[in-house]
Amino acid sequence: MTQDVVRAARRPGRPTLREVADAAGVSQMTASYVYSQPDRVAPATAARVRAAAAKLDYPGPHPGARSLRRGRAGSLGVVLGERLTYAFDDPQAARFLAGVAEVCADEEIGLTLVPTTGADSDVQRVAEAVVDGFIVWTTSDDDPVLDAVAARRLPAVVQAGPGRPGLPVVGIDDRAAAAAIGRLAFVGATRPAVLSFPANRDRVRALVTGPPDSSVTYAVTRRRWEGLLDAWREVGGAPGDLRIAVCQANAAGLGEAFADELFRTGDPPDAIAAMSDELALGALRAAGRSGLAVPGAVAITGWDDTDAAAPAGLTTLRQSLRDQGRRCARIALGHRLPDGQEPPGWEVVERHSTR
Amino acid sequence: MTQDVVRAARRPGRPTLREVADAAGVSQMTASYVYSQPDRVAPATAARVRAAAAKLDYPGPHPGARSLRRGRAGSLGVVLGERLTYAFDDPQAARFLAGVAEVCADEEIGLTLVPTTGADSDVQRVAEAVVDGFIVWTTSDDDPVLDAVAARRLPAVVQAGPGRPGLPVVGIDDRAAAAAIGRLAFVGATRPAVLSFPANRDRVRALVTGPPDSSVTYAVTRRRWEGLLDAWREVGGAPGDLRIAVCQANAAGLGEAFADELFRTGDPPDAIAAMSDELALGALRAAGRSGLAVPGAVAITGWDDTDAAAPAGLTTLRQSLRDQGRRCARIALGHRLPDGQEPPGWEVVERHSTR
DNA sequence: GGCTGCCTCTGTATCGATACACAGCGAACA
DNA sequence: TGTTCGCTGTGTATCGATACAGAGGCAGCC
Repeated sequence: MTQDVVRAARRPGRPTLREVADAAGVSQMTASYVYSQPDRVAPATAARVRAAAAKLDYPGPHPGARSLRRGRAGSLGVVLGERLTYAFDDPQAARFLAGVAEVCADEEIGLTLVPTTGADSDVQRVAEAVVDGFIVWTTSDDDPVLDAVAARRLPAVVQAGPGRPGLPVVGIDDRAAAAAIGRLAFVGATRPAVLSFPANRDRVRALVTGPPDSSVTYAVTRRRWEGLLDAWREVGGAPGDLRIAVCQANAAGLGEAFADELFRTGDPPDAIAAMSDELALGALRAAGRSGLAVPGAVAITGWDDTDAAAPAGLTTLRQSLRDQGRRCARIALGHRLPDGQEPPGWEVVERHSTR
Repeated sequence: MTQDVVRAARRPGRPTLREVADAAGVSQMTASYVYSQPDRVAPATAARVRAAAAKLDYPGPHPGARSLRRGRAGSLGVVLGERLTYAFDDPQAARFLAGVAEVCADEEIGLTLVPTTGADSDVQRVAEAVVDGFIVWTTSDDDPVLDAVAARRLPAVVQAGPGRPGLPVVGIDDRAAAAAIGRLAFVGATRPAVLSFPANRDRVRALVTGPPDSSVTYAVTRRRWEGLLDAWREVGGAPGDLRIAVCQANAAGLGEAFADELFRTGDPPDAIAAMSDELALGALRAAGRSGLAVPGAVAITGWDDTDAAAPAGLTTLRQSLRDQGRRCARIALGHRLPDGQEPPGWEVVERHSTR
């Protein structure tokens, strides 16, 4: 009794199940069952417990304690390479997350976004996240967060790479897909260019040529770059003639600005393959402003076939990031995927922005 | 591979701190300090513990257990009225979340999105979320999730309402703001219309007139609706003449379709006040397609002053959802806001889409 | 009457860590 | 030389719940 008083005094904040049980005159287990397995308790008893809980203003079983005892956190962790705020600025990430969220809603579990800032503390936060599994959104080869995820020994999956032993990867064959769309973009061109995602976590804007060097650590960027170069070679071009405009982020405005700059040089591109529809739409706007006909003066291709691509008549590479999000979620929840499931698909969608 | 992952999830054999301590020949507390307060342990001892941990493949202190004992979850809960997937489709929600994420990253804590589907189980998930506080993104007055959040007795805040005793609200005075932007939209008009957010959680498309009735349970929708009606009355209009086109969601495509429809009636609007820039941009496109000059034939206003508003010359109402996200996060983390902080601000930005 | 089986309810042992108070010990200090 | 202090390491209690096994009571059945 005195004990109880002391306990209550020590924690003015929140009544516990034990106090509810005492107040209702039942054992703690009975009170627990009222919440977790109501059918197991006689209705009259349950009512008494609920009344006691109401009187004490008991907010229900402590989720943390429950999760510890049950051995599952009830949440899926999503790690977004670099700053978390990018997740909401980047439409591709948003589409992917929507797919993840769909599965989480179905499974009635939460979705924990692990904030990353690019600093060392990211590793710490991955280590401390209360989750049952991890999904890593496409990041760089050297991202220490990948090792931190692997160290947790939870089910985990990486979207679009990079790989790590024990970490499955979900994604399309970006190099092959890039080669396919690149052929459409570059055929008949003499001054082709690429609007590229950032090369690495430094996100430096740059205009370069040639194959990706070791500083290109984003797996997706590297593979698409290689695939587009493959395409350019296939149509008979010299690698050194393909300009790669590396943007700081995936945003229409950045693509527009870089395309503008290219169009104003003495050597304006007559073909632009963009790594996303956003960048491509920026390029379309820039072309419009420069009075360049598309595809007459310049061919432009995108990537993803987002909602905005069809109205714009954009030739693009269709993949479903939402579907990939769903797949990743299932894997990270430890579900076995249906046997023999096809890998995520892609297809070239030809519209009116290419010759 | 998948099989292995599943086994790892069940973790029959995850080593514990106790086993690490035994293997290193130290007490459990010493091992614990190696992780939580490394300075408290002699370097040689710490090295021995770390070696033992490495040998046992110990993934670090169990986050759930740590959080239970420490009394903090290390994560902030965000509840989005209705389906979680909307969060990533709705640009306004995304901007708000970016602000929340910013604070979370600074504070080194996680961001748990609580999936909601509109079903009863939502309440359950709110009750079980392992979080230190809640942010509720604008929802309907009758949303049971609000009560579930209040019942958790954690720091909590609602963006833009509706209010509940004990739940602070962060947001602007939507009615006053709507009246201000409405005046610009409606002055000189005779056939005004509003492109509105959904009225309630049923999200039914509708075309109505008059003040919001009790079925309009989204607080933001209701207040902007009232404010726009205020404006229409102020410029001398009869309430029955203001058509309210209620869209199913906040998306440019939906606004465009509804505006198209209105323009094709025998009575096309000569002024459209939209509740978001997205809807307004849709209306601009529809006007362009119908060959209606803006603002000559039809005046159009938006809301939020998003990045797309300025290039489109859209007159709009500027507010910073990102800033509001930051404020909400601080409140939900239990921080006291600076004394005498101004409420979130707004201002009318006049461009070229109004007369 | 004796046995079986179901329905309720209870006691005990954890889940995996950290807070706290204290013990041992050599160094610094007066 | 005695005392104080800081550095390390340890034992115990606890965070708040649930799993599991089992105990009574009572009805149904032979």
